[in-house]
Amino acid sequence: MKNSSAELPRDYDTWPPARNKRQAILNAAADVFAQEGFGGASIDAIAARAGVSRQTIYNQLGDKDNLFKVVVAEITDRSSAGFFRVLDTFPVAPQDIETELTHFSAQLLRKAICDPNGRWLRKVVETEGARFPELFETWKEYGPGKKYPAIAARLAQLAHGGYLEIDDPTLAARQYMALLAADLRYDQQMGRQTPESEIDQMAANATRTFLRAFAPRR
Amino acid sequence: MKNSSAELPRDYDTWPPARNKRQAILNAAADVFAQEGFGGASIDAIAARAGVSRQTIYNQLGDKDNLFKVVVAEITDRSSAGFFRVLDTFPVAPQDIETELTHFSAQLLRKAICDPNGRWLRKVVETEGARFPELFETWKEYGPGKKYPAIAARLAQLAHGGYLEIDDPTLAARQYMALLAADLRYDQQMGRQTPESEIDQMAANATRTFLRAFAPRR
DNA sequence: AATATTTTGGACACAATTGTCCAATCCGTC
DNA sequence: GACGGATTGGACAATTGTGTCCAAAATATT
Repeated sequence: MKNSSAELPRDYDTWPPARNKRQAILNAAADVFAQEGFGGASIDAIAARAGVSRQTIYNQLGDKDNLFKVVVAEITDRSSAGFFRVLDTFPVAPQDIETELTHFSAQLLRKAICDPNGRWLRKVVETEGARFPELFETWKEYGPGKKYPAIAARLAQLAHGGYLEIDDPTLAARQYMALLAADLRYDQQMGRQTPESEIDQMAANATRTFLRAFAPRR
Repeated sequence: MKNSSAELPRDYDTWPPARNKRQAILNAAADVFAQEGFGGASIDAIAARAGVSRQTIYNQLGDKDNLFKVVVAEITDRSSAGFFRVLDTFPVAPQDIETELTHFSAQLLRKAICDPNGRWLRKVVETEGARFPELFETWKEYGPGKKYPAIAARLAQLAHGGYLEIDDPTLAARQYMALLAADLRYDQQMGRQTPESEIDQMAANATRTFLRAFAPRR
């Protein structure tokens, strides 16, 4: 762990050849870290998968710890961006709440929950969270720490507009997310790769139950 | 990987000295595997934690692969046994469905979901499932493959008795489990150790929402 | 107390990995 | 085409881990 600086020797965002290699390295590293864990992932394996020499990795990203940190930061950004892009389409004043919330849920599932970035992060956080505490505190802050309150705020808005009946919006947010992930988690536990075509059905299931629980009693 | 037999040189269930050491090894191995993953866990670390010499591990359990398999089998048995012991208390013909189902949910949370065995398994399955496919196929079979149908059957029974209104019992089972784990998962993602004292509240939250969604419309 | 078995700890060969160094080479830029 | 930084691949020391062997010590059985 001799080389541990996070700085780059040059501006790799505007220097074509390096940027591509760098991206290839980060993608390969993400794959191998996810497959093998931090301890099991070897720099050689990453280099081979990236189609790059081992030395290039050390040149551009320093030692293994730093490489890992950069990968986590990268994936965190991507995943967070995807989530909030979808969140902007939340139906705050819906005409038909069931169909609109179902559509939103499907988008959220597709773009933010079972997308590769989110899956990677959840897996790596669970596996290596203890090894890099400071890294995952910032992840928590920007990940669940922002997502759940954001969902809670939208739900509260719906409740305020009379579309829902919610006592505790943050609890409702946790339950909404849990229902969304219910079928997904089951598939995942059973080792099944959820096919794209079933995501709409999953969103419909979750939304229907959620609305049954939180729709205003007439 | 020279030594890979799963047989034991003697009956260790009735051979006192070995049984204790063996158990100490399995417990230590479970800890280290969970912390470090399969690749990162070293036999030396396991031996040190078990208070046992490295050679004893090889004598009793063979190589690392076999040690891992035995640990997984052991924890799987424990976890499964705990689950079905709680399942026997499911309120099939409740007088007050909300309080009885809440109580059952709390028991399930305590004894089968956030107990150390279950947590260990879920983590290890996610991390090393790809490395030992045959091992985790049998886990799937005896774990989620039996638990979800078992829950679904009880829910169907409640529906048949007029206590609930359920179209698809297996879907309801997935959603019930998801709601149960909602708060737990949030805490876990936020790196928070859920205190024992909040489990009752979590069970109440889940049960209340579940019943709101599936109680008969009067 | 004598015997059988297990446990121990140290030594060993072997393989894999990390991180560094360096000369040869590649490849955009000028 | 010449320049300069980036890339490559091979070699290297140091470390770590696996799995084995073995004689001495501890422990259970009889």
